[in-house]
Amino acid sequence: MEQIERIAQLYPVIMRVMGRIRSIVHEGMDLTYNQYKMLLTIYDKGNCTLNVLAKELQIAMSSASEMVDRLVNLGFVYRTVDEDNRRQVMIYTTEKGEELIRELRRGIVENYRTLLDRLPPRDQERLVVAFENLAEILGKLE
Amino acid sequence: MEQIERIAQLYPVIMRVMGRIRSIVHEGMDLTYNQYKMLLTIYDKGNCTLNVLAKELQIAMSSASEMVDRLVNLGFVYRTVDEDNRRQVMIYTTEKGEELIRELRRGIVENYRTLLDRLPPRDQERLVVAFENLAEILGKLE
DNA sequence: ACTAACATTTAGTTATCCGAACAGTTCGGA
DNA sequence: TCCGAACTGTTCGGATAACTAAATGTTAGT
Repeated sequence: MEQIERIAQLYPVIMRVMGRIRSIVHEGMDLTYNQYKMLLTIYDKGNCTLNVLAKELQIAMSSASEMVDRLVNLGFVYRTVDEDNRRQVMIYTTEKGEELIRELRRGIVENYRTLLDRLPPRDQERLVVAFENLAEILGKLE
Repeated sequence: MEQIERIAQLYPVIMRVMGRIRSIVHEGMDLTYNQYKMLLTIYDKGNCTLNVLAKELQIAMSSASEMVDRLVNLGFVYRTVDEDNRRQVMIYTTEKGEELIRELRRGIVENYRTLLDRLPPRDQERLVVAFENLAEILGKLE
C-alpha cells in the first residue's frame, strides 16, 4: 500500500487517541488548551512580540492580543514596551507563570504515568520510542 | 532517563507539531474540527444513540444534541427514534454526509502528500512506521 | 510629511460548553 | 395493573473562547 494511504487510514485513529491523551493529560488544568499553548510558547521563546506570537500560534493579532490580556489578568505573563522599537510589545512569563508551568508539567507527568501503566511493559517502551521518532521527524517539518 | 520524563519532554514538541499537522490537513474544510470528529464518529459506528455519542466525545448530552442539530441542519446526518427503545434516538449519516467524508478524506490525503513531500525519502518511511506503531499501541488504550 | 509596521480596541458572529428544568419511555415491583 | 424510579433526549438560560473586520493610536524609516 502506498505510504499516503497508510497514513490516511491511521489518521482517524491517531486523532481520536491524541485527543483522548490530551484530555487525560490536561485533566484538572484550569487553563484552556490554547492558553496553555500560548503560555508555553512565551516561556519557550523567552520573550516575544505579539506579532511573533500570533504567527507562531496561527491566529489573528487581535485574537492574540485578547488571549494575552487573559493571561495578564491571571498574572501569568506581563507586557513591556520594547525600548529598542517602541512599536513592539515584549511579552514575558511572570514568576507565577513559570511556577504554573512547572506545576502543570508535574501534573502532566503524573497523568502520563497513569496512561503508561495501562500498557504492558513491552509496549511502554515501544510507545516512548515511537514518540521519540515522531518528535524527531516532525521537528524537521517546523 | 526515566520513560515518563522522556515522554514529558517530548510532549510539547508533539503537541505543537500535531496541531500544525491538524491545521495543514484540515485546510479548506468547512466543518469545524469538532463537527468533523462527530460526523466521523457517527459514520464509524454505523449508527449510534446520543448517549453513546456524548460519552465517546466526552461532552454533555445537551452539547451533543446541539452539535447534532447543526449537522442535521447542514444535511449530513439524520435522527430517527429507535423503535426497539423509543426513548432512544438513533443517528445516521446521510448520503450527503458520507459523500462529504469521502471528499474530505481525499483532501486530507492530498494535504498529507504535501506534508510528506517536505521530508527526505528516508524520513517519509520512518514517519509512516512511527505512526503505525503509535496507532497500534494507542489503540490498546481505548 | 508620508508610509509602513505594530498593537489595541470595538462590534458583531460563531461554536462550544454546562446545568437545570422538562417530557416522554421503560421497567420493576407493590 | 398501576405507580414511581430510572433512563434518554430536548430545550433554555447563561457563559466563555475565539474569530474577523474595521477604526485608531503610536512609532519608525525614508
